[in-house]
Amino acid sequence: MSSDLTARARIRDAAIKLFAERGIDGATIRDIAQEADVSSGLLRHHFGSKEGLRDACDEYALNELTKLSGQFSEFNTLDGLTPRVQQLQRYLIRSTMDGSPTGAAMFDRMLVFGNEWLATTNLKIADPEAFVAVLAVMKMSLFTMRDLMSRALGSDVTEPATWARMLQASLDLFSQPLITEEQAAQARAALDRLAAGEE
Amino acid sequence: MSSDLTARARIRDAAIKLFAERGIDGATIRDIAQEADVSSGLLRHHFGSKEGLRDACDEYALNELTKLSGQFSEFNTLDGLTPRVQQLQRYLIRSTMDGSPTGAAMFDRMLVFGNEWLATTNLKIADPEAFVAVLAVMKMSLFTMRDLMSRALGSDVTEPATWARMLQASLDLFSQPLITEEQAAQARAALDRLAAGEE
DNA sequence: TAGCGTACTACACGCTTGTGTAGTCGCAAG
DNA sequence: CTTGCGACTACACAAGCGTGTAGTACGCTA
Repeated sequence: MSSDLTARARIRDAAIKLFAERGIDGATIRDIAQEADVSSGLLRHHFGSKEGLRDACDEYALNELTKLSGQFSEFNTLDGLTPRVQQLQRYLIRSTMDGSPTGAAMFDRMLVFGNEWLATTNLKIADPEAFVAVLAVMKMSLFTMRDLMSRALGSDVTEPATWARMLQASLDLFSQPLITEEQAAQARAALDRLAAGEE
Repeated sequence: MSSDLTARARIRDAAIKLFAERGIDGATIRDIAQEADVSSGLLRHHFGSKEGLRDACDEYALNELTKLSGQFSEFNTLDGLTPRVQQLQRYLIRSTMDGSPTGAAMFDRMLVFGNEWLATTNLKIADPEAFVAVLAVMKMSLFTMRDLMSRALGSDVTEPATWARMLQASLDLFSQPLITEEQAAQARAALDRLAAGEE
């Protein structure tokens, strides 16, 4: 399919694919090399080590994402959400969860964007820091839980139609209150008890 | 701390802890044995294999959770959310993401509970299946993204106070609409275009 | 006391992992 | 032609993995 690319680029793409699918530790150098149709030595020749390869993937994914979809992870930029962008996001989030500093930086940026977005609304949030963090984490979960999501929906969420279905549902979720104010107040009270009463 | 337990129980607890922290593949048998202060052979003697240990942990975690907090993962059962329950949930979700059938069964149960809850409300959802799935996944994300969450909030979410802070924020999120109906309609249209127009 | 099963340990095996090393091929410069 | 350099491969190495095996210590029953 993309065998007209440089070997270096093929390795990078294969690594992003397998890292995203199996995690950083789960994808071996030999697997990646085979996926890219090169020897494992060449991988080492180009990227120095597995860590080096991962760093290169992090940087590439972050650059591509910012180039392709601007400040990604916002709902208004849904139109550019091609499978490729999905894969890059999925890789970067996976890398983040496995302790990548680049990924952590991305997360921080998501928090900044979230705060900016919050300022444009007239929502009154008691704890904006926590609010934005929860929101960011929940958005990311749509990528990390891809397998479970596909299972629940009965078809692969990588397909645009299924993906759209999932996003429609998240719109339902964010455009109306799910619990009443009384229920919320009740839960809040229970939480206060929890936070104060227990050691 | 809990060295008065059976060796078998100590191994199980150590496995749940390390599996939750590092993932199934990331936690080695030797690490778990050392954490439980036994030899790695004893682990094999009691559980047969790493897979057997994992199965035992799955079953134990699921039983404990249903025993401790009823149908967990609902907002009204927040009071029983001790650090121990948190850890069990975190383990089970991690095991689920790494392909455990027990975990998948738990996820299915969450979907059933979600549908039942949805029936008690008077929400009109176009695609209940997707809606409930998204909701379930987002709830689970609060456990899977623990590290990022702690990072964003500046203190470990395992602490009850920080955990409560996070849940307060999620109450804010679910008790009011975050986007207006116009914004939602606009996004919906964009999604329809995406689902239909692209191959 | 003898016998036996269970909890438990020490140690070795084979495999896979990331990494290191030596060497081949092709091409551009002198 | 040959020299050099980067792309690329084949192969060996040490370490860590899950697993298998042999053996010890202890408590129960006859």
